[in-house]
Amino acid sequence: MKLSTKGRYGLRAVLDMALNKNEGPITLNSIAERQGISEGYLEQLMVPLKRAGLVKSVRGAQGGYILAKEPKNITVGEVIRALEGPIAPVACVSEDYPEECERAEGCVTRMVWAKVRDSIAEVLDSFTLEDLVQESRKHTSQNSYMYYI
Amino acid sequence: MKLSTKGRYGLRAVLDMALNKNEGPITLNSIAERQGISEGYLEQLMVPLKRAGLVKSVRGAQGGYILAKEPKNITVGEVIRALEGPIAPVACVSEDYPEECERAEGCVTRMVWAKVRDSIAEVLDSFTLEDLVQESRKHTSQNSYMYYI
DNA sequence: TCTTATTCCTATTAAATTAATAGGATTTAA
DNA sequence: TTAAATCCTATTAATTTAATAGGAATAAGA
Repeated sequence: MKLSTKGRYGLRAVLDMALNKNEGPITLNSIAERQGISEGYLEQLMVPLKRAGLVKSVRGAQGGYILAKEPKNITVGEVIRALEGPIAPVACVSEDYPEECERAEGCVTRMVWAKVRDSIAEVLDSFTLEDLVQESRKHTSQNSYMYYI
Repeated sequence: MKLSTKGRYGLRAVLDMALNKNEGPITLNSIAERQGISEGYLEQLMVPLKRAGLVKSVRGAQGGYILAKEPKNITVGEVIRALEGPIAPVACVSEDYPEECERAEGCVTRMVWAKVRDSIAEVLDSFTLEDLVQESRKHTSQNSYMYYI
């Protein structure tokens, strides 16, 4: 019942980008340094984030990554789904294509998993990056290099 | 963000026991057959369930397993915690010993994970085995060998 | 007492997933 | 032209999951 580092690191990365969104394209190198995450691994996380339309890349020197939308229009749920796939405590209640098992009809435990799925989704969809930025500003000055995320 | 088969199979196993609780000790062999789960694997699941005080074993011929408490006094949350460990979408908000990371103080994303944890726990703790038995009875006659779990 | 059915216990293993690492190709600002 | 960056593909190490195997201990019943 754990989130993998894809979701955890990826959320920290986009939050880092939200906090630095006035600096132009952010290099993975700088995110990696601030967040203590391997740059190569971050690179892999950017692929699904781009595909989901959450970040955009700028190639070449002085390039990097920027958010494709305003932080207030990106929810934590979108980020997590882009990186971890549809929310699904078990495959048979996946948000997109539930894998019906032969016991599905009248399945009792499935009802529990569906409620778990909905409660997770509700929490994740209730936070935007902007909410997290606001929260972050409470704890650290805007120019601090420490962001506590 | 997936439950492993430990939790899924384990819950089905104890629900099977709740549905058959008037039959005396239930053998793993019979659960394995009804549920389509490897008997050897079920055996491993019984160890933490016993340790958590949810099931009791009866050794020897005619032995098997029985629930250690009434179905109405066993929640899905207890079963899942026994098998999967404390609820914790990420380690730093684990229900028992959260692993503080050096960024914990003022950490913003951690707040999100804590809410996810609480919402999962709330759902799991809101169902008892008795609730699931009741639900199951709606779908199948008491004597049917098919339980749809 | 013997047989059989069962849990108990330990070790091993196959498969899948996670979390990187490596090396070079491509692009673009300066 | 150079340097800084993303892009792309492949490989790998570590961990976890999901079993499988083989036998020891226990107890009911013939």
